[in-house]
Amino acid sequence: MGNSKEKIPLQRIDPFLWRIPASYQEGMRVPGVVYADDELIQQILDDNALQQVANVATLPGIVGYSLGMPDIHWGYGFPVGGVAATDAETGVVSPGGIGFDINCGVRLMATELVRDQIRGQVEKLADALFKALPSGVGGAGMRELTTHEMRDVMVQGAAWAVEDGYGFEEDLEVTEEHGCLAGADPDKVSPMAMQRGRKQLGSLGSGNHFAEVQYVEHIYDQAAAEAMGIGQVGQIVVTIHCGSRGFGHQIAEDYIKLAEVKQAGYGFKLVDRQLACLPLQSDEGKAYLAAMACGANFAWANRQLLMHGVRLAFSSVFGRKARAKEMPLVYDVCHNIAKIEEYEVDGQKRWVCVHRKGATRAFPPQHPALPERYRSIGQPVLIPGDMGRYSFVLAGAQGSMEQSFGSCCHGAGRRQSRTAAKKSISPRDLLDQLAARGVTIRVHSKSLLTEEAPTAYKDAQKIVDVVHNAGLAQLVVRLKPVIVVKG
DNA sequence: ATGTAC
Repeated sequence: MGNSKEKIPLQRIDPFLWRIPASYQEGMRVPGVVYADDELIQQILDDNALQQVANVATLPGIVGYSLGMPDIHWGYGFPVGGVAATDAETGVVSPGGIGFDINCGVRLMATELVRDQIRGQVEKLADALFKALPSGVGGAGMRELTTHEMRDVMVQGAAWAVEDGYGFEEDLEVTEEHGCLAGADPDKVSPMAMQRGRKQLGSLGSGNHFAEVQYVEHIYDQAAAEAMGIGQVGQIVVTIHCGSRGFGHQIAEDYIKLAEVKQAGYGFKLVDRQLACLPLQSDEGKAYLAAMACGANFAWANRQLLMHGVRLAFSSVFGRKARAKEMPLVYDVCHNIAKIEEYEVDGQKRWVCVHRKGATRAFPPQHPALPERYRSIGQPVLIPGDMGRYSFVLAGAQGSMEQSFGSCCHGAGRRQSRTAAKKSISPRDLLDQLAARGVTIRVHSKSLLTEEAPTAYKDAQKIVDVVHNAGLAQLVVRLKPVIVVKG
């Protein structure tokens, strides 16, 4: 039960798909399903994350399957790399199924520059980026907000930032949800969360968050790459990975506590207290979704400010070859969120609350939520790897609608804990290793950097190959790191 | 992820 280490009875469905039968554990309402190849499934078994997939399958109102992506690993209650859909009428929302960093996500910008044009300017660009992008644990951001402005950010998201001079209307068209989740209500957010958030807009934070200058190293799908404006081998692009900082974290903490307090009254039988949840149709469930939307909107505004900082840094080094208009946003995705969406489940259309925790939306071609520009190729799916190897861009595919509630993986996935990673390599050795690979780095804390060593992560190539082969998303390009800026 | 634990 719960957190035991007993052997999970995995059934192999095909080379990339495994199933945990609902008979495995008392209370499972649906089977578990995990995407992995032979090597990844071994890593996943070692981590015990499959027990969490089985635990999530007991959630009240869960439909279809409890899903695990190939980058799955142990998390708070729910695994990171997990997807769960609950019936919108009779089901629950669980804050642990969204994660502490509400709307942690990724945005990718293109440039008109190629590798040869930045040679000799790399150190200068790295300094400019590090200066332009505030970072570090608890670090303040580019823009301190008044309480009134903070409320506007919570409701308007990325559009607030554009209106305040950080970017363009065009940026919003290629941001998931146009950078604003509906239903945000600042009155459902605690004063403590507001206080933490007011100082942090436009900051990278720490942990696995970063800004990275990369080049297009390999193109899998030329037509899709061109549609995204990243169709030239050697082309320079920039990835930003960040979320809602202390603001979203405080919202998550507040509502996890509320859910724990309320749990006894609901009478659910939960196999793990970290699955604490709120009925979607209860006042508390609605309040969480309204507060979560505030966190999500703050994160979109945050990435919009950070992107502005990147554009300023590039233009300070390259002048008119890297003006803001010459650095278009390709797309912005979130990978820690819950969304109300409609899917066909067991032959019936149903509205469900899709929990994506370390999972990226991957809508296929022709989906009405996609901007015109991406209608024929599918939604850009941005998958950062680790800082030493590579990252990937994919396009959402039809299989995601049929199999995974419009979702796929979100990154490389940890294979080592933070403490294990720290023990395995010294800051000096890691910096030497990255230099040897031609990666220039600027980092706020060298001791925290080792927690993010490439060896702490699974091989992202193997992860994306699985979702590609399973038909959830199609590979478009592979990116190699040039400059990494981190907390 | 995170004012890196209550």
